[in-house]
Amino acid sequence: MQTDIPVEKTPAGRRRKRVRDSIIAAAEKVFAREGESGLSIRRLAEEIDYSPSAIYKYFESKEELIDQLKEAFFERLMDRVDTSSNADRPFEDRARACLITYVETATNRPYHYAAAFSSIEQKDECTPAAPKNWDEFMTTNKGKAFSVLVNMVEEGQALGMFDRALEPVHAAKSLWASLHGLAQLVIHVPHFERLIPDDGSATTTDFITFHANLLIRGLQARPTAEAKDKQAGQGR
Amino acid sequence: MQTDIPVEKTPAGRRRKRVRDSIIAAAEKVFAREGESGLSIRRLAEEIDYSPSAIYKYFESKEELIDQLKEAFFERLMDRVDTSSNADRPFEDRARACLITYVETATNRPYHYAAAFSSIEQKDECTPAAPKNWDEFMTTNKGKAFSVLVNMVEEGQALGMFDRALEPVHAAKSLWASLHGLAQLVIHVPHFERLIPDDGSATTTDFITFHANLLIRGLQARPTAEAKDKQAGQGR
DNA sequence: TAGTTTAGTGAACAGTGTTCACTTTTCGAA
DNA sequence: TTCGAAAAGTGAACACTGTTCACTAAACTA
Repeated sequence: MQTDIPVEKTPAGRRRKRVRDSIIAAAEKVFAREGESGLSIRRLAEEIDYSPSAIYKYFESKEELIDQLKEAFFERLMDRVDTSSNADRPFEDRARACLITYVETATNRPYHYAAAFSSIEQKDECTPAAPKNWDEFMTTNKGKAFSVLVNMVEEGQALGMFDRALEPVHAAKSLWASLHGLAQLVIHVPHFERLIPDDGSATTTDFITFHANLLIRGLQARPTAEAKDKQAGQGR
Repeated sequence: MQTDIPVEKTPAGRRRKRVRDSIIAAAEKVFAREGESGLSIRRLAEEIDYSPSAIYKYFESKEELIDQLKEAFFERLMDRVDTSSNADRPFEDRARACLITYVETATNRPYHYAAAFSSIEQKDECTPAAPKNWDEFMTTNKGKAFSVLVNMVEEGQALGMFDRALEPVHAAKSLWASLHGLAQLVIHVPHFERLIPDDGSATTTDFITFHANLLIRGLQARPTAEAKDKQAGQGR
């Protein structure tokens, strides 16, 4: 039986954990380089010198294995974004750094990030593992990374730097979408960073910074024309 | 031989086109409902009452077939966005409609849109079909849809509504990323639209509008503090 | 009508994830 | 220490997948 509850105190438990970790390590190695398509159970088995069927004593399916890689990745992402947002710097710097860190961490492990958003939503109640409501979502590492964004928006509003008319969760979702989109384009569109008419000296980092600045601009409170702004920010 | 050059005047050519179209139609039908994973050559062959190997007389590979579906989808996307941006309405309305149309068209055909961004960039000169430079990219339907955004930014700047300090192509790329990200999240994150703490009455359309408004806000020219704005918009 | 090109086929190849009956090893209790 | 149960590990098989290739049947050209 695959007991996810840690029973690692007994020698057998330790041995089991070692094998399990070696599977994950091997999977991580090939997945980071070649992604889901390069990772086959048989290849994995060969790499760790076991038979293919042995792997099924440790993981229910290939999908479960990959899910673990993804979850571990999002833990890392969450950690890094959280660290950025807690640095000892002025708010605007932290905010910018936070956004930039998200995109850079995502693009540094393209296969992980891409795979994490590769399954499609089925409308008629299907995927039993998918978080259905707010609370469930917030317990995942994906959700925790998102909550960092929400906190950031709220802090900016408290400081009077961001428009208080914006609903924080809505604004954070919008931010998330914008960051996610940039990460995906960098990952999936060949040479996205140099997709400009003239030169080719532009780096990905430069553009990520540009994007982050533009996003922050959109959130910033405006000194004038308040009524119009409120309407614009409210979303119909 | 698969001649892509139209030779549809001869009876044989017409017949060939009919079969080819029936393959595409069948593929489109199952792909729209179940995506790439549900579409197998054998199933397709059964649907059109041919043998599996017959399909290879019309398409070099499954990938080429799917590429055609994607390209057709992007033509539709481009058309709709273009129409939105050319409507006879005030600029800001057109701009907003343009952004909203992009996301809605994308999310209406989730498998098409998701599949169009599912291959990963390989850094060391690989995929021979991928457009490498600006000019090549601009000939694809993806590129044409993008150029609509560039034009929109430029028009807004000419009208004095958008900040002239922003490089139009950069701003358009940023917009593209933000729209793309929202589309992807709606497609891939279950119940993204109702991912809010309290209620559940929010619709996807509402949020798309909110997002579009926020993006436009970021582009808008600011009356005051010009020096600071320029710096913020320039990207480092 | 003869000959060449094209359309279409069935069987096979090399993969894939997964299952299952089976053997071997491990480990706790009598 | 020995015995029996539980766990670890295996090899062969199943049902798929995309793709190829020698082959036949039809269609068009000269």
